[in-house]
Amino acid sequence: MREEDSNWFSRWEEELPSPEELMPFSQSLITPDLALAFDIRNPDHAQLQQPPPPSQPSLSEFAADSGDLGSGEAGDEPARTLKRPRLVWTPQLHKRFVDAVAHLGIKNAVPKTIMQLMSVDGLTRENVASHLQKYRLYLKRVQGLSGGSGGGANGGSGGAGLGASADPATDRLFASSPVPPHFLHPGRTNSEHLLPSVPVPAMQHHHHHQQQQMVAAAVGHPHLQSQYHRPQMGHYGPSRNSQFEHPFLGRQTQQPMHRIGGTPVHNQAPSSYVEDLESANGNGGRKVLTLFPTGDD
DNA sequence: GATCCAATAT
DNA sequence: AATATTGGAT
Repeated sequence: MREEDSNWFSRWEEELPSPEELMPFSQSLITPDLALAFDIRNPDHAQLQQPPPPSQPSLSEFAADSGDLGSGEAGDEPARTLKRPRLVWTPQLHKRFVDAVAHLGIKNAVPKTIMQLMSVDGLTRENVASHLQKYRLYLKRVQGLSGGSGGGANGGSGGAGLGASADPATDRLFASSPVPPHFLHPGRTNSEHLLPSVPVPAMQHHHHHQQQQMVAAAVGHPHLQSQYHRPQMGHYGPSRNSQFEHPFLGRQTQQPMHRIGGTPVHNQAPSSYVEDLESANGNGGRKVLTLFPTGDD
């Protein structure tokens, strides 16, 4: 069984989110309104945010922007004293979360660290803490179901493993991403890896507009709007365990910045990015949203 | 004082 | 049900 551990681990490593993969994710989390409000027109963002290709499927459909009930308060109030809209954990965001936890190792996987690794702008420690709490419960449940200690980690893809036990309705979100075995049995720290996190722009929806693409993390509907950013600089100082350190994990806070230097931001075809979101159970073809259209769809 | 975590509230 | 907020413990 140890061997298996190493095995899957290797696999895991290979599947680690590469910068390229992480990139696509970063798009749409921010609404144009917000961007404008903050004067953030980072060239990079500009490109990423408004992909020329008309293929702009109605992300709005699943854009968790759920409701922008038309409150109509088109306000303009400064982003002060505004409440953050509820964060919606999409499969993509969750994936990022799981990856972060996996890389950190159960021991170091605490909200703050996870948040830093995820490097999603706008994500708060509380957001992560809350999600983590639930995720832990999920792991326990799965562990319990595992019962015989047989395989354990199956994900939604296999389609069979634990599907039988719990209700299908069981955390479909969690089922969308594989659960690393060590999660199930503590005791192993894990190696130090770099998760080159590309600065991920934010999330949080703010207002409604016509077709917007916000997918990854969307936000519920706040009565108010707009919100802001908080300066939380990330500093990595694992004072306890030595070894893992990220040279550049600083989340890109607001800073207008101008890095048009010679960085050919070539986001080569983001490709379809459709990863393992499958898990179609016999319920009717549950399809997890397709990631961003990235152009070919 | 910061942050974790479990409980509790919305 | 999912996420946020609170409160006690480290």
